[in-house]
Amino acid sequence: MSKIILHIDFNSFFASVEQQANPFLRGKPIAVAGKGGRLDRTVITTASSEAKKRGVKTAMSSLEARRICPELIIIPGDPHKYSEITHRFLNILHRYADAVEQFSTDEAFADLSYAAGDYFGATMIAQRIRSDVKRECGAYCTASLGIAPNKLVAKLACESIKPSGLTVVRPQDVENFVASQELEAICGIGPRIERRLNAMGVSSVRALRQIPLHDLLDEFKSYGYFLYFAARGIGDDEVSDEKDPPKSVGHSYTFPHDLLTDDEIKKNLLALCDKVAWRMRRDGFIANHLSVYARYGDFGSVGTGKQYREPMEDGLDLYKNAWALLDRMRDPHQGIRLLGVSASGLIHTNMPKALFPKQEKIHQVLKALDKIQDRYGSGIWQRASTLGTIFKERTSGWHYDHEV
DNA sequence: TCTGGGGTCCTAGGACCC
DNA sequence: TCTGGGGTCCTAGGACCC
Repeated sequence: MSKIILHIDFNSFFASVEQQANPFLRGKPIAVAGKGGRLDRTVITTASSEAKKRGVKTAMSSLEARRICPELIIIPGDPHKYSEITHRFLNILHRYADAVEQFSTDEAFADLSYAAGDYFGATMIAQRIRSDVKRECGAYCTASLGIAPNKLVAKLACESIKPSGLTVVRPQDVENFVASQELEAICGIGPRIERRLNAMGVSSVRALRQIPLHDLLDEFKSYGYFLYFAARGIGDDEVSDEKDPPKSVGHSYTFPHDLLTDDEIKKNLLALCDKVAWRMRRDGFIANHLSVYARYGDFGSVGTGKQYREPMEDGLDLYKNAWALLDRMRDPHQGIRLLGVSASGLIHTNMPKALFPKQEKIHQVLKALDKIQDRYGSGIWQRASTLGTIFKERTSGWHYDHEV
């Protein structure tokens, strides 16, 4: 008995939420970008439908976007605002579905097998979901929906009519529907895989179906299985209600200008580590692995990681190790455009106290600072040693009243 | 793809163990 | 000191997603 899976995907999510929140932005070409502030150093995260019509695309540099659409309004992203809407639409799905799985900030899967009974029932539910979304998330937050026997095809269906479509692919239609799709439409076929498929003479899903499994395994190793089944619309239909604990927590930042001195680099690295540590503490994690990444002014990059015996908890712990890693691998003659720090090997800890009694005091101080930060945003306190750092954004942004 | 920021998973190869 | 085979841990790096 095949399942009935729904996929929901919001249209221009970040931009729509901004237009919902601010009537001035409605009907205008707007785009959400990073927080760097300099157009040549940020890219467009999301373009509103008005901006898309003018050619503005995701991942385009903000400078380029402004060039092709001079009246484009570029807004710094505000994750708090978006996750509020995410929360609302997940709640709506939970009302109707047996299980709901969040896929990203603006996408989710829902298992309707039991609740809907059949595809007709599922269509009815999808329409109710859509009207609930309109009412509870706002008229500007519109979504596309897809219904199919598994997640792969449901997502494909969802994407096939944008914006604001509802596409139903019944089990008997799966093969034809999938065969009619572009290779790149399949979630799991990116530019590299597509290029390699092209090199094999494959430029459509239909053509992919003609390739014997052993040829795909030769070229793609075990990923060949995925490609073979995906081309036939066979995919995972488990919608897992349980959210997996995070595997890593990281932050990276592109600086308004390249960092040249050790002093600048250290201060910014510490600020990043504090940010990572703050999230780890908030979610109750310590970490025993750390990765550091640097991108130079010329876009060359280096990265490394290391596992540690002593788990890290404090930003200063992270920083000491991060600096040691960075200092060892970096080319001191190159300016640094981007720094990234990621903690993994996460261990959940319910321990209310620090691991070592000696650290108890500092732990208490950090907890207190975290409380302040939870309330006022991530830029509200700063180590004295990072004063004068370039990287000191405030995650809650410019529009909150309590910002000083 | 003149290239941000948040993640995930997989594989290869070396070190080390029995 | 040489040789096997199996297993695990670790790092590096590539590919994908939004």
